[in-house]
Amino acid sequence: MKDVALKAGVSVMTVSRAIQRPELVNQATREHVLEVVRSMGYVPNIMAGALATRKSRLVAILLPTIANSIYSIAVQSIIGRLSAAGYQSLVGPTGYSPENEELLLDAILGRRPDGIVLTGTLHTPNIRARLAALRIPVVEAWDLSDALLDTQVGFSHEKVGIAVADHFHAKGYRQWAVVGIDDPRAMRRCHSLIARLQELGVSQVQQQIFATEATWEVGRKGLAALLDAGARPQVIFCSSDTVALGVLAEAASRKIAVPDELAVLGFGNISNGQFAYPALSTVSVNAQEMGHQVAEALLRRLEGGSREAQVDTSFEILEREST
Amino acid sequence: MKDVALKAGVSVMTVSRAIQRPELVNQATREHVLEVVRSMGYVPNIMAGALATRKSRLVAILLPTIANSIYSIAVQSIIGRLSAAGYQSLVGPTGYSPENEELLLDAILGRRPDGIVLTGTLHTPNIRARLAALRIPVVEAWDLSDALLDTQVGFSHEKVGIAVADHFHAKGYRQWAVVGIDDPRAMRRCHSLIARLQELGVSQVQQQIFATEATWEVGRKGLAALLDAGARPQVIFCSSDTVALGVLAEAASRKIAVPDELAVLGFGNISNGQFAYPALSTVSVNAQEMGHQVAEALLRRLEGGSREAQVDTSFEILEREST
DNA sequence: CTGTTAGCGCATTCAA
DNA sequence: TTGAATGCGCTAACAG
Repeated sequence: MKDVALKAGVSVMTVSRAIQRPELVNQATREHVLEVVRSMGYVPNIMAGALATRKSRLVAILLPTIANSIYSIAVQSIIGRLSAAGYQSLVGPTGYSPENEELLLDAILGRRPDGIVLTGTLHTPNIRARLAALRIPVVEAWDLSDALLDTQVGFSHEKVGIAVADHFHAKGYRQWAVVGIDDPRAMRRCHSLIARLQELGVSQVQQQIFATEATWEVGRKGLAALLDAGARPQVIFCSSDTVALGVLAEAASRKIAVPDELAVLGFGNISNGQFAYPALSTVSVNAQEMGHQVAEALLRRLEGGSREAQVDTSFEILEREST
Repeated sequence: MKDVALKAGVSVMTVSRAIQRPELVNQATREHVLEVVRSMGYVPNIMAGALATRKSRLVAILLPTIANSIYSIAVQSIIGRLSAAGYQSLVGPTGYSPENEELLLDAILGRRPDGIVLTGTLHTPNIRARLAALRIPVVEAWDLSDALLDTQVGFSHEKVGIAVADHFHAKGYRQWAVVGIDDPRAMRRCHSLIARLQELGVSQVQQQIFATEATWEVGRKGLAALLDAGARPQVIFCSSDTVALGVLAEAASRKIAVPDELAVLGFGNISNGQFAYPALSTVSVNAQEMGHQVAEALLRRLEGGSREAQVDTSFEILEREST
């Protein structure tokens, strides 16, 4: 910057202003300075600026993984919106582990982000304490709960379980099974489903829960294990569409007709209300729209808006009817 | 930090050392200082440190979009590896637009990243010049070319086109079509395919290229357009698996048997050598492994290693045979 | 409208 | 092994 100032024959302060607050600089001076900036290929050091202004224009996004469309689509949407507003995004995948989230958060806090997006509402006491003390805008996404840190954008996973139970029970399904991984939010959907079914008089729900990543294999193994154990489910609620695809594959290889003999219900369907896969029913969440809401909520907070408590985003059951 | 120093009864320099280079500090002092750090919940300001050391421990990753598993899986892998090595990742989605890439790069360069990951090898002259002048480690991923900026990790999209042409031509397919979006790398695969087919005596290849995002709809519309125009392809090469799924759906709705009447070939198959979808053939790329290679190459450069030119990662044609 | 002074929070480089 | 002075590159606040 000093070099630019020298070459332009002005002080560094004028260069700084020409770049950051051009309206404060005489037009002729400004044009000249900016021309020099361009010719020298000068790019201001944001970190130095951040140090001086105590605003980093950086946002941290912590989420389990981006190798899963349900998250990556939301993140894409969040980053895009924030980027347009002049914020850059630091992405930290926690791998569903609270300890990891804690370590990552510590590392990221070192960059003094202006705002933070977290996934879910279950955080270690350490994290909650730190965040509360920092008085930094935080948006918790993908979930709603009573213990809100700041702002939450998402939906109730309990409601999903209940809605699924009600919908398919009303259609006459009585033999249920659940297949998936032990993701905390998936488990909440599952437990809520089971509780509701019990109220409806269905007491037996077979479960196949794996402590691995959500891959196709989980679905294959899950259905195989169920059938080999003698279960004959009419409907299977999976923890994600990925898992559901595995169930479909296993069903196909065993010549089980879907959805006629077996209804397979996934979760996610990021394609927003369209069936992305033949034969598969799903609980559809509009990840892109949710990402948008997250970004908007965060931006309002960043611009000094007050806390907004909760934003309830919607979900929808898309059922593949028997043919 | 001053507060910590005060409370611990030492100078700020000792606090700094206790944290960054503990081996330089007397054990008793160190333990005491670190205890105070912990008790106060102090997190060092990385930006200030970066300003002083001129090392940001920040890596920028520019890629078209993360809302596409072929990228998100690679990025997940890159971030994970870099994170373990103490680097944080700034993610910038360019939306396939070179101008956007240029703007984003400028913004990101302001944070003085220690390294950069770019997607593809086609960059504006501006970008090439800037990067060359900065002498900052750059890894170009997902592609190989002759004009290398620094290090490249990827595979030749021309080779993909040739391999596909050879493989399916040898199986007897003569009626070809291509459906997809105008992503530059997809177009290279496509053109290479067509050129090779011409060498093999196939002169007519129907094309349906859309200038939109790679959605399911592209595939549906693409196949519909082909058929409505009277084309009767035996094999369709799609720009991605997502598009291929759309082709499958349209084929299903028209009662066209896949792969018996029509072979559908996608691109991506991130599940690493397994068929993720029934009836779909695909060119399988191991995105996770590629991400790993990208991270390793970048880390070697960050640690002072010399340029390594190119790392050729593999791809594989997975064919769904007729039943 | 422009320049000067001071300091953001840390680490390098000496000296003790 | 520890501390003091200095500067990293920028901007807030004030003076001119």
